[in-house]
Amino acid sequence: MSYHFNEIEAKWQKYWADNHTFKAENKSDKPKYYVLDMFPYPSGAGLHVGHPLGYIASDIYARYKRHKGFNVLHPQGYDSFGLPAEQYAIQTGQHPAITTETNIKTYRRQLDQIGFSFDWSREVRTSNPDYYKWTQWIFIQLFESWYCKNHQSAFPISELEKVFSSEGNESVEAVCDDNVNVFTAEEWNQFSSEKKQDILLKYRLTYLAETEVNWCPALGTVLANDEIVNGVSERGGHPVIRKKMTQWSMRISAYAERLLQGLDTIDWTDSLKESQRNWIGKSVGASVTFNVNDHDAVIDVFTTRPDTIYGVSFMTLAPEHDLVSQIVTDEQKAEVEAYIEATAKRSERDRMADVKTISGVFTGAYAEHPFTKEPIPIWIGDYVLAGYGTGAVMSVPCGDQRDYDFAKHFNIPIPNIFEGVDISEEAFSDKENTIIANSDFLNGMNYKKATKRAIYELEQLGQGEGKTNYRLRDAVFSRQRYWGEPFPVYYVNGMPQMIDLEHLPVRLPEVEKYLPTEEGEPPLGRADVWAWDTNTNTIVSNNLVTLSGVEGSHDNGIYPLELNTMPGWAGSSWYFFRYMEEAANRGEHFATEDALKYWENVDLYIGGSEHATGHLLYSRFWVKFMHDRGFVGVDEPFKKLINQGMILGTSAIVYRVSGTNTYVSKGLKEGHDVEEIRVDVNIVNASDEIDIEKLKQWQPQFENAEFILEEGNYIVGREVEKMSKRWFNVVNPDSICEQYGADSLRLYEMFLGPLEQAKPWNTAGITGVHGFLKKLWKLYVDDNGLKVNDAEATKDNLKTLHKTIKKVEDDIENFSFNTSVSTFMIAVNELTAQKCTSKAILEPLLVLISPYAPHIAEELWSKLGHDQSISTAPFPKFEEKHLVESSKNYPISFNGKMRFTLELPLDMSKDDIEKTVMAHEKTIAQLQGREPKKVIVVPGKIVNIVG
RNA sequence: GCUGAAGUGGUGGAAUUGGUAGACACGUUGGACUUAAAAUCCAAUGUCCAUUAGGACGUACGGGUUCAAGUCCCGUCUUCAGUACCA
Repeated sequence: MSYHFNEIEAKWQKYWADNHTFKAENKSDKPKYYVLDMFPYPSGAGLHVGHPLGYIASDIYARYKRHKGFNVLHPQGYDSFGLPAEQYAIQTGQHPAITTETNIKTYRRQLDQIGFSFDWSREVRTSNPDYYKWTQWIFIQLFESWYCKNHQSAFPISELEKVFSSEGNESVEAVCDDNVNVFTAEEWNQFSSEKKQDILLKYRLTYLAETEVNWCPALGTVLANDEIVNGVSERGGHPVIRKKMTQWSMRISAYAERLLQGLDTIDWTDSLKESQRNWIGKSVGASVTFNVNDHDAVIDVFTTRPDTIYGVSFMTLAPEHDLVSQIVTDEQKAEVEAYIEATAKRSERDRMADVKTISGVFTGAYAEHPFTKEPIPIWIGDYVLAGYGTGAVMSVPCGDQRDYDFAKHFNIPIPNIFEGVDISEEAFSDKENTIIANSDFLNGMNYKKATKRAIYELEQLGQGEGKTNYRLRDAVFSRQRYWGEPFPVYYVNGMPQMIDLEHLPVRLPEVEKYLPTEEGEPPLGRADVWAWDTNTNTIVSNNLVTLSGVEGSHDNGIYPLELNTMPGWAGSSWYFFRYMEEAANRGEHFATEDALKYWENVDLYIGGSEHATGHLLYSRFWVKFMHDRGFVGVDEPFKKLINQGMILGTSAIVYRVSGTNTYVSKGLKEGHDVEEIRVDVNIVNASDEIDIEKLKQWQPQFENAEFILEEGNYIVGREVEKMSKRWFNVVNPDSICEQYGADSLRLYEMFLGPLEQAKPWNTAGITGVHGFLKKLWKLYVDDNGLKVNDAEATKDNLKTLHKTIKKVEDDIENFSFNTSVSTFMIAVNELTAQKCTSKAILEPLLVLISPYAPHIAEELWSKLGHDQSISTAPFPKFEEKHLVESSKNYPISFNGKMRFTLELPLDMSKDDIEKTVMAHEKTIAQLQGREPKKVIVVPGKIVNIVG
């Protein structure tokens, strides 16, 4: 009986599905454990071998935890809204829902054939109306909430209204827009309801705001910064303009400090936490207000170095700063305008890339130093960014290198305010070893003291205060796309109104085309049936909307719906809660309280590091918000997080002799002028030899090509790069499963190397793990059937088993899956050599292997006479006693270099070891009569002879 | 520039608290079985010197600490990832 993996794997996959083997229970006596993968976007290309890496790792862990007696939740679903389906729809007219459905089918088939222990009964799809109903609901909750700085928590907006009507807004410490005016309770109560709504919008956690976007009229869409190259669109090269659009924003900045603090409570890698810290970008300092001479204007700046206030010799504004046009003098006007125009032409990216060039223009205006009252020239320069802080800086050339370079370049004085420091060559930015000088009341102080004092003095003047600044901006939440969640929002006189929960979901309308309208409205602008009837609470035809406010028209209660859709991260910011509820109970809640209480949050989350500052930050934000409002009990979504490394492709390259249709093999290409052409890796074997017949069929350009071979073969060149269709280096798991089986694929992906490390895919080694599975099979079964019997386990058998138990358990706990595969190989090699047939050994061994290679484990388990799945068999218990040795093979080293080994009893005393070793003939030979200076004996470890 | 991770045979990688560097595989070479191939099995395989015995060198590079360093410390270089004129 040989190892027919295809039959075995199909059999057990069917068994698991039929018996709901991996269905998690919401009520259990076992402790819970929640293992989650980042759910995939179902793209048309299907899975490649890189995708399953993280899934295999989490599956091993989930299966291990089941063996360890946990009630494990290990679900899977699809992040099924997204751009590729929409773009495909634009090209073909095919509805994205249909493409998505087809793609999901492919994904499911591919996932199933790898034998994952997912509980599919809890599947989630973000594009499913039953799901996005609750995404819409969370959006409404954000709209109905404000953030109180005093309590560091979100509260219902209705409570804020109560405060406004009883005491106005002066005492309210809220995170809100900057332009909120102070009003009293009386004033509030007399405001029109429109005015009240307008004010409340400035406090809501999601709000409408004018945002600058990159608008490409030719493509009719908004582009992200990285879709623009040299001021034109990457795709098509069309001009891009900055355009203000009214968009929904999320007040994530309210949570900046908690998002930062929360990082200390979770078990993530340092690099990931560091990424989030950088993204949040906290800096502590002060805001300082400078009066502008001869103008009724002030310049606010943020500085981390208020202690250097006496070193200010000029100010710099971003060219886009609002004040520039107001304060520029007539003499400087032409120059300033030319400069602004020149910078506007350069894209943000160009400006960032070109750090070396120093440019700027004097505005002709002066500000007044808050203490010395001296005039300070005001410059504009593009090294100051409009988007950070206030878009203006107080320039201290002696303490900041950029200010220093700017001052040198334009011959602006560089006053030195540091004691005993030479600033003739560069700025002195070391704040730890600073003594302030030439600074009046700050003289002689260090950074800490001077900072405190400067802030105090500024406060006395009313020209500044201590301030903490965050880089984290509020997140724009509107997208001009079709294939995303519609907002549950309609507009009455331009004011947004929320649709009640009972009328959700607001379903995506049908449109004829998935492009923006000719007027530049989002695709939903093409929908004919896209208005909200407040009388019936249904979506009705747009024609029924009356133009309210226009004289002669009457308000019939039918209003236009929002045309934008939500961004990709909306649905993925809370999906982990949805899995907690069993599908049957999902109707009334996004998840019931019991389910949320039982599963709490994700114990282990595995996914790619590309989500470090997107999904992982937004999810934390939404969870903190939901926690504040009492919808969930936890404050962080993911307790432990692991990033799997990317699996890279190994592209294959053929060399075409320039200007011909002749291809020269890699080894012979020297001397030829060649072009590198990437070809399909699937027609190249592990020895880099290409199948020329297949190549000719692959693309017509090779059909009549000539090939210059070396030793009868055409050898390709190799290049390791990202797995991508355009490099023809994508390897699909299907063919691996077919050829070697899912268990081989699972073992091999783990065996490739450490989980978190990026590594190139190379099928060469897969025969190794496949051979291992065959050997494992042969340990249990031969031509006559099952070999396993009740023979008593030998000492060696037990030693091998328990060594393996210990190592594998440690490895899984440390996510070191590659080394446990080696451990299995060693165990099987040893047991084969020992001719072990003992059930007492081979049965527990199967449980150890089952998380990694579940199909073969189930098959052999049932052959051993079990009628239940191996998946919940208890994990074997490690017993130290089987590893206790009586002797140790001591390495004997001379001056640290190991020369020979010596078997000695472990209970031998230090002195006896030394005596025995020193008397040994090899020792005498090594020393050649020399007297050792010192002999180090570490019992149980090593002997080192010095001299 | 900054932040983080890493650099070990022909290749992927192992060495968890400083204690026999190269586990386990792949590849290569030789052999067995076979008409042949596949499969399987056995042996060798860091580099260099040496017939052998054995020796020298060796974990990116240069220093250091230690009886002992891939591992700890200082400096340098390289690669990858993220981020960037952050005031």
